[in-house]
Amino acid sequence: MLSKKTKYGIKALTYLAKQETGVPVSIATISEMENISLKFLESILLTLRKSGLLGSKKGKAGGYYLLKDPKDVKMTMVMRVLEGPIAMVSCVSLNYYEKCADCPDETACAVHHLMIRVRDSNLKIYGETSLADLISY
Amino acid sequence: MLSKKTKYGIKALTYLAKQETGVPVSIATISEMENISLKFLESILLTLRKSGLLGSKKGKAGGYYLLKDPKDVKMTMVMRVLEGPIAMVSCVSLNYYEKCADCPDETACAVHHLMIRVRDSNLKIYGETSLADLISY
DNA sequence: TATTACCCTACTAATTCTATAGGAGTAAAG
DNA sequence: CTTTACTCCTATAGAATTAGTAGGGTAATA
Repeated sequence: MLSKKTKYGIKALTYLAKQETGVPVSIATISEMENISLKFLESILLTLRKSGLLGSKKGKAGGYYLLKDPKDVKMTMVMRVLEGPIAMVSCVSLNYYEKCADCPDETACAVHHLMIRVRDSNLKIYGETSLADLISY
Repeated sequence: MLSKKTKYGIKALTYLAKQETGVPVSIATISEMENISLKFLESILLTLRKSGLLGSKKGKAGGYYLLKDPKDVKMTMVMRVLEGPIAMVSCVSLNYYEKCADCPDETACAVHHLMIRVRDSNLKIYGETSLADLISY
């Protein structure tokens, strides 16, 4: 299951992608427009800013804004920041590899092989989908 | 992330798929061979039996066995039983559809569109992979 | 300097995951 | 017919994660 954090994060990002570039939008505005708890959204946007996806402006008329063109924001990046590794088991993770404690031989593990296929297909989708694609509906 | 339950369940199923068909294997044997906590495995196998994937024989020399040919056990079924719906959000689930509370218009929701793609690609993989494929390594 | 809005830490409530406990029931072997 | 070796089933508990809340701090702008 997708976490609410990721779901809300993507909604917020697409909302920002629809705005004029560089114009800050306040947390309160996004919260109202997308029906997201203000405080929860605040922490999500903070995460997105720290990851380099968003910029922010303080004070009156401040808020968050996209740092890149929506075309250049791939869902691979978004998912990794919000949801964590794309792989469903760490033994097939490209960026966060870890050996399974219970598994003596990875190459003989059925789960391993299955999850490599799943990872590759998901990576493909996230890699070829950008924020711009998502707001084109 | 894949739950341990699913991981262990798949390992147990592939272990059974490697045995002579119809010959029961005890929980204890699978537990030792696959390094899975005995009691946890017990509850997993029970789930698999109730779902119709496994049969069991009680008493001495009893145990669990596959009810179908490994070729006919698709991962779609296995994943649904162990991990739950394939869809990452319920608004794109084929079997467990539910409207999102926070989302006024599904067709305009970016998350919805993205998750349909992910669901379809995962369904494809699980649908074309059987237990027989997984033990062929 | 008052206001607006982001920044940050800490905490709590709820849920899910990962088992564990303990016994009841069943079948086969001696 | 009794022992042994299994599955069956319910309940529950500890750990981890998720989801959300509280509250004050800090910077920028008018």
